[in-house]
Amino acid sequence: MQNIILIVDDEPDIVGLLQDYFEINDYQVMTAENGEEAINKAEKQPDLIILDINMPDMDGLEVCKKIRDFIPCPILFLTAKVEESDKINGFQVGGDDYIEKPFSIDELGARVEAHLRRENRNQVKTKTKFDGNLVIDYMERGVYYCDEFIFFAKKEFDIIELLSMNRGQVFDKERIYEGLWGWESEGDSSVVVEHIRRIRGKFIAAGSRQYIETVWGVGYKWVK
Amino acid sequence: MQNIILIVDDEPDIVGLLQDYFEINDYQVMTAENGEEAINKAEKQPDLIILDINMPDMDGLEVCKKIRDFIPCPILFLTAKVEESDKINGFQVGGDDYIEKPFSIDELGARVEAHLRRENRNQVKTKTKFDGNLVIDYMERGVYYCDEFIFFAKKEFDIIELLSMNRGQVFDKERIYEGLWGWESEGDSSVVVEHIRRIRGKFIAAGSRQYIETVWGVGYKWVK
DNA sequence: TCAATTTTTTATCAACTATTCACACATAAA
DNA sequence: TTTATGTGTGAATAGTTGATAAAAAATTGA
Repeated sequence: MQNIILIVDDEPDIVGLLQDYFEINDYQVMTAENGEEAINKAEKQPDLIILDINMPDMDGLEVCKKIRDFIPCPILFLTAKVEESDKINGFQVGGDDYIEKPFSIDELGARVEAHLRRENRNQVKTKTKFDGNLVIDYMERGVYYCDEFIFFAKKEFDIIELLSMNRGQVFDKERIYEGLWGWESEGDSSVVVEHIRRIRGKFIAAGSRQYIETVWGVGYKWVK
Repeated sequence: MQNIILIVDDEPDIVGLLQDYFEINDYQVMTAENGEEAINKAEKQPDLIILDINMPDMDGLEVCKKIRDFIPCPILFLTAKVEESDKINGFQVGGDDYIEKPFSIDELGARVEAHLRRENRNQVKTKTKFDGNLVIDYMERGVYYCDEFIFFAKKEFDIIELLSMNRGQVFDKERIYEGLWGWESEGDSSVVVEHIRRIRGKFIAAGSRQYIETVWGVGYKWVK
């Protein structure tokens, strides 16, 4: 899933430059041009914050102090100051990195990536991404198409889970039925067909392509 | 608890300098003077590694590549190289920071501290803010909505704690019951349902939105 | 092209699950 | 003990989902 970055700087030029760079590199970007705005936007819990220190009214260090208790994500300071004591100060208020202006944008990008990589390593992964747009989170039992949540009922999600975790593999209707209803269930496997229909309907409603393919005379499979 | 740092550099002077500095600052220090030794010591799972890039035989990048899969701790590169591409390379092989020689030892210390702080933060959270208005303080076992304290009884808070610390993740009623009442408890997991109802009632009374969602046929989850 | 077969759609109703409520019991404070 | 508060139970109600059958559409093979 796309990472969300909050960029805070009072110079619109820099904000614009960074926004373009990160959007091109497939991040979702929020921006703020002063401390107060930054605090408001930070409450949306972005995945990472790039924070300029020199700003009128409330400076970056101040902002960091105020949000640190609630906002656990990495905070990278951006600054023209070169005094060593400033840097150390930056780390002390809870910052995670400190980059001097003028900076290389590629280095900034690499540092951002390194911090996010570390965050992800620290949590268990339960999500799988299919073809760029579809994300299935098995722990959350949630399906997202282009970051939009698509609701699936219990049995519907169960089927999606079974098929998507074995993408490409063909399941005949009896196998799906037995897998989810249990062997001794008496019912007819035509229920499966009905659920597949409902699943497809929801994908259409969400504007998505279809991920479940019919294998004529056999059953269904998750596209590969 | 004392953190263990592994310092790797082929220049004994630098190793000595860093070792003294970090030992004075209450770290436990391991050292290595070449790549092979570094890999051996890294297997002891230090809390952080400072790794020189320019070394004979096996350079720091090489070392990092080899250990990255097994050693999850932060790795800080230390180097005289100033080429931007080298830096980015350092991040790509799995490094977490990149410091140029000559470096300020206090800045290095601050960066080390920042990385370790982050590792720890990822383990225990004491307070979390949800969507701007709701604050849960796990140490205090308190819940605040718009700075107003909402009282929750023991079991109620236990449930809130379990769900909110794993926001987005779906828990079925048995899992909640076993998690909070214990496996051998005989009771019915329908108590959980009753507590959820009471929690919701208190959120309504406080004028708050609901944070616990029902997942039909499965259980409950904290909103994401 | 047509008939046989398989899949998809539609509509309906039964079965299931969650919520609510009233009350009983347990525990801690006064 | 009395009182208040927290916790657990079961039954009634409301709401959602799942199963079924029958009709429509699509696919296949001759």
